[in-house]
Amino acid sequence: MARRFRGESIHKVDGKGRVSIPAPFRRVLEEGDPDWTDGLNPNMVLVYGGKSRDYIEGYTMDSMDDVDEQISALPRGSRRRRALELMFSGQSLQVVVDETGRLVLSLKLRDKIGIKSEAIFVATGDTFQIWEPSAYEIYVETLEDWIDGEVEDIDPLTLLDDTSLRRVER
Amino acid sequence: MARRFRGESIHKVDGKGRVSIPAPFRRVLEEGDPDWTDGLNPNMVLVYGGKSRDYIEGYTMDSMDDVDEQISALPRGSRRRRALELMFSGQSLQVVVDETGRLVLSLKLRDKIGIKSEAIFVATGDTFQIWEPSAYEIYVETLEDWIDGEVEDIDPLTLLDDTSLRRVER
DNA sequence: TTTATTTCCATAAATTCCCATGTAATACCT
DNA sequence: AGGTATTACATGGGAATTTATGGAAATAAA
Repeated sequence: MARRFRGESIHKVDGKGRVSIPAPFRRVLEEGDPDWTDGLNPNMVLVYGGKSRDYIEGYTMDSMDDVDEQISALPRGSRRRRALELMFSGQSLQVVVDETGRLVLSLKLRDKIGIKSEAIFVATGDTFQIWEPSAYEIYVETLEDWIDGEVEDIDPLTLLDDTSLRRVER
Repeated sequence: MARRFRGESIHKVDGKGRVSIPAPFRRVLEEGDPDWTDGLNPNMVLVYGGKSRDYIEGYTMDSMDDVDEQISALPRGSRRRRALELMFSGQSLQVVVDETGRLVLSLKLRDKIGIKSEAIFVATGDTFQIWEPSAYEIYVETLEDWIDGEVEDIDPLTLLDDTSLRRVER
């Protein structure tokens, strides 16, 4: 299994939209870019599609290749395939991490998710998400409330086990 | 079954957040890291999530891989999966044990569980926990009280058997 | 020729690396 | 068995690097 993104951290976004990528994430991006070699800056892909999604998703080149492959396995012209193409080809862009470990979020992108002066980077395994911090907080609270409601035990790890749920969700 | 963590011990935390990992724990971390070979320093994962959890949990690479695998088996985007991703990807970080057997707890982590100048490492089988010593003491007392109240026998080993409980909990 | 986008340079704070020391644990020797 | 050498541990200090962030100059685009 490839190295995974882990952790979350808040970073300043300046007037030009520049924002530092958390250093540990950069290591993962480097490993996940087949063209990357020491000294170079890794490529990556930002996906900003999904009308109601309030975050931008970051992919390594490798994991984006996986997604692309899965999409091309779908029947050409099918609705599903078209929808996915819109999202992952149309509403995405390949960027290069800059010399100082930052990437630039254009005004358009910042507006889409409501980012003003700060952004929070959150790992989700083989991708990461970029949120406006207070929007993320609300999202986390919602999730935590759900956990409190569903899980009998103290430890969320029991979520891995069906028997710990008050009622089985899926 | 892989080698398990055993025992508990207290260690100093210096101004930079450096703290020695109990030597026996290091052996387990080494065995649990597929990339580790003699002479190298093992990787491991710290999980610090869970709003009300007052400890940090340490995982070997192997046991964290297990968890990750179970999570990726859940439906993408499901609440359960999101909750678990939040906890195990978002609120965790991969670290490397340093040359002298220490790891670094950032200020953020220390604050979360209230660690100042000391930390206690407690084995819990295939993971271990890091607590602020006095918080841990309180926790232990609570648990011991529970045992006194719930269990008829003197020997906690009877907890392995449901019939030993005054009322069945689960 | 005004606005937006890159490049390049600068710096404070945080993090990592390297080296040092006291002490405990273990091995070795006679 | 007693004493000594050797290794492993826990912990500390300071130097060297890396990060995160800002500003100005150089380019490109509208």
